[in-house]
Amino acid sequence: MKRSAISRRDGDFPRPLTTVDVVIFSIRDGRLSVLLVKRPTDPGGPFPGRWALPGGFVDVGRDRDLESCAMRKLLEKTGVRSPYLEQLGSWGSARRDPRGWSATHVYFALISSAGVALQTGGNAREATWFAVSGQGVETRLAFDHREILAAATLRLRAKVEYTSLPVYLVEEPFTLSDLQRAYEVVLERPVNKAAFRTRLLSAGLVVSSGEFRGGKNRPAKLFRLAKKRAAPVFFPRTFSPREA
Amino acid sequence: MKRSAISRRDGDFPRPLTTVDVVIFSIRDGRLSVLLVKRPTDPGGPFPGRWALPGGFVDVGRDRDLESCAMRKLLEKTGVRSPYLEQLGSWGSARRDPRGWSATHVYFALISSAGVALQTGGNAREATWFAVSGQGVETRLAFDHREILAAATLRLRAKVEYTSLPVYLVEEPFTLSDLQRAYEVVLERPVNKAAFRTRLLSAGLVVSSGEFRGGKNRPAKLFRLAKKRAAPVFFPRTFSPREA
DNA sequence: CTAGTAAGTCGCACAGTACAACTAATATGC
DNA sequence: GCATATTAGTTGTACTGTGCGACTTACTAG
Repeated sequence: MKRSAISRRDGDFPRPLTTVDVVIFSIRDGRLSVLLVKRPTDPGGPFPGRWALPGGFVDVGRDRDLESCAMRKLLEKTGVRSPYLEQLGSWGSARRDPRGWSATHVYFALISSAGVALQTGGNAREATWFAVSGQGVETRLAFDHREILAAATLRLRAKVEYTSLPVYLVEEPFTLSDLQRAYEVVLERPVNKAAFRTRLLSAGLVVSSGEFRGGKNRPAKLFRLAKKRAAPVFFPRTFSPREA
Repeated sequence: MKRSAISRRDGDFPRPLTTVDVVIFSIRDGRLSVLLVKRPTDPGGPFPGRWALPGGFVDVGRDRDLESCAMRKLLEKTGVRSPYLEQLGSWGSARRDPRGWSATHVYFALISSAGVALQTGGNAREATWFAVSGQGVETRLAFDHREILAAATLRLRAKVEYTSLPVYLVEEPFTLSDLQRAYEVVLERPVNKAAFRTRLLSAGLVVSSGEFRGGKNRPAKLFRLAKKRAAPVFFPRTFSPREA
């Protein structure tokens, strides 16, 4: 009894399963989308054949910390090396995984549509982009991933109201209209053009590259991030259209 | 080889240690304070005698999920049953605990100074309130708790700029001046009285109890939360004093 | 040259806050 | 009783950043 207490204090508790999952957002075909992978179809494991967020067990031999574990999983699935990556939170309970008490550390990533090379051949699991409508996708997901995806979507929308996060969803160089469209795709509502431009330009976040992109109409100025790998900008107010 | 791969897919990875820590904030003697516990002094365990955030291993037999584990630890240390409790994030790496790869899920709680009964006798560890100055306390902490406390303090300050979180730091009933002082204690700067009152009263968050508290000077109206256990209110702007 | 369209600008309205100066209500000292 | 100190609470004006409609600009297609 005494012995067990001492031993427990030293960390000899039954250990929960520890995983990391990544909610990878991007814009595909003008829609906010999330990357999902198909779970193995052999009936041994949990949720065979069901779509799930990419993720898996922490590999204590390879992963220095949780974030590099998330980076590794992102790289394995998409080939992307330096996305915007933010911790979303953790979900842990006795019931979320049929194999036992488990806790997952969830990150969310924003990547532009360019430069993504989905790993689908060989041993890699099938991976596809799903359009996000409302707070989730139309497919049933494994584990509690529906709830996690809803939380990620809410967090993304909330932050897009007052931050520059969508710059990570467009490729450089981009026009202000490109960026505005990214905002509108995530928020699922139109944004006023003049207010949008004032806000972004006065933030000093982007700088004109001096070049223009011509199409059928008036050519548009091209912009880049003023500082590569800079932290996102926080604006002092949310976008909040007047209720008529 | 094949067998090991299958077994690993089923969750047979070496499992990291899984803990939950709670950053418990309150206002003591007019200062933002955090509750710390002293680690056991016997030299077997990590960081003997060092101050640390209250927390410990998830007990897969007792804890339904991470949040109830955090609630349990809060109750064990303070006797408080229904605080404001929010997930802060998770910290996990190979090095943060000398016993091995470990991941901790961190919550932060806000409680009022009343009704706290620190558990200090018997087998319970020594627990004390430490004033928070800047982003931390003046004592050296165990594990990576200094970093975690800094993150919690930053998050708290950031949210106090645009939410009603400090209502959880004062006891009911309270005057608007009480509440304003709580804001000022957390933000470590004065807040304009008129702007503060307009903001809070127009939010409909608090209602007058009809009573007054008299002191040496003009009696002040007493308020209570309009709805018990309501979610915090988000204001459309941050407090942002003009830079002179 | 005209029409169409997307890029980009302008001016004013508006909400919410910043701030200083004001009034109100109590206790205390004389 | 009356001035004084102190805290509670209000008023009026300025200011900032956004909402929004209407405007100008620059290009292509006919």
